[in-house]
Amino acid sequence: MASSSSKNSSKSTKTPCCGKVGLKRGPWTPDEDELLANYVRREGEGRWRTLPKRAGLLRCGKSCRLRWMNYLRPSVKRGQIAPDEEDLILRLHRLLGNRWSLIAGRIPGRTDNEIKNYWNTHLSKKLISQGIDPRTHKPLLINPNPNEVVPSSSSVLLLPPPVVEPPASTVPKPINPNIPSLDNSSTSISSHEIGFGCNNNEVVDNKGNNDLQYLKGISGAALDNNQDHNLKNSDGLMIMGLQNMEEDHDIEYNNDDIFSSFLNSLINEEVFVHQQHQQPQPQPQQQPINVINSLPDHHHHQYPLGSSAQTFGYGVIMEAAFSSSTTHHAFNQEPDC
DNA sequence: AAGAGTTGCAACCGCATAGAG
DNA sequence: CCTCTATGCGGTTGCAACTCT
Repeated sequence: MASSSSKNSSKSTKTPCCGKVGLKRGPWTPDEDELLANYVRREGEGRWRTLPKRAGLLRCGKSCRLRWMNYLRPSVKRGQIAPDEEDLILRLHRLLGNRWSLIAGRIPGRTDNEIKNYWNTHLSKKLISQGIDPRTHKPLLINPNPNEVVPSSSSVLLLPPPVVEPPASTVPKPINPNIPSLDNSSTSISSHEIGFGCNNNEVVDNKGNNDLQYLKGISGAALDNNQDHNLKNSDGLMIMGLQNMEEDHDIEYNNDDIFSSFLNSLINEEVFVHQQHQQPQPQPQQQPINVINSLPDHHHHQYPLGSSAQTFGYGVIMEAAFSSSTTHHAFNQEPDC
């Protein structure tokens, strides 16, 4: 930990937030909180840039927004992270990596900042103490001889392998020029090229891309282009009959709904597998708990959950398909490709 | 008791992206 | 298209509280 003197020196070299001098920084006072909360309740969120002036605050808009989002919003839940929330964070992180906002969007009342802090201060250490690499969710390999090539440990993993996190600079955003447009050109990737690797829950296309945002972009583009809306697993089996969507009424569902359903199915799958592991003698009629679909969507910028898989037919198809394919691999514990 | 070291979390920063003009 | 502005995100820092020596 850096000494306070070094902190102060580093602080002094930073430019003030928003480049404006004379604005207050640091911890918020109760008076400031009240001013901000009252104003946002009265006028609503948004226009953060001009909000401080209108609300009579000597803060930059960014700071106001952050304070509201992370602390003052009525929906923000304070207090200890519950064990089930912790479990959900762990599973979401394994699927999504450091997409704190995405993770927070699935945990009602928790903010991305809170989850990020909880991860960095608790969960990552917890995983390390269990011999698990918090970044990859794979067992930590202690190699006494760094020159020796360590063989892949995937075959002995108790946990499904994580979604490998590409470097931050290469992670495509939901709308990204790097995402193939899925037009009819031969160079673009088509939706039927998306497969699901034989590793449980690992989302990969046939070109080796396994980023969820990327997949979301692909699936969305596929929908936009009325193409072959079928996804195949790695064995070439059709596992998702998205063409039904075309025949469904009123295709106003946005791609986020599809992604949400997809993500939910992955999480539910994990819950299901987890339950099966905890209960060696499976209960009849046991169903995966739909942890996510019941959650309110308090992050409007996240992928909304309003259209649950139960509501929309193709969501059910997705969930069923994913469950059948991935559960098979999960139980067999053998990434056989 | 006191100083040093550590922890946890609020807050900040820089950058990327969307959308308006 | 291009530029500008607003917003959102993830990484990082600052510092109070706590623990250790």
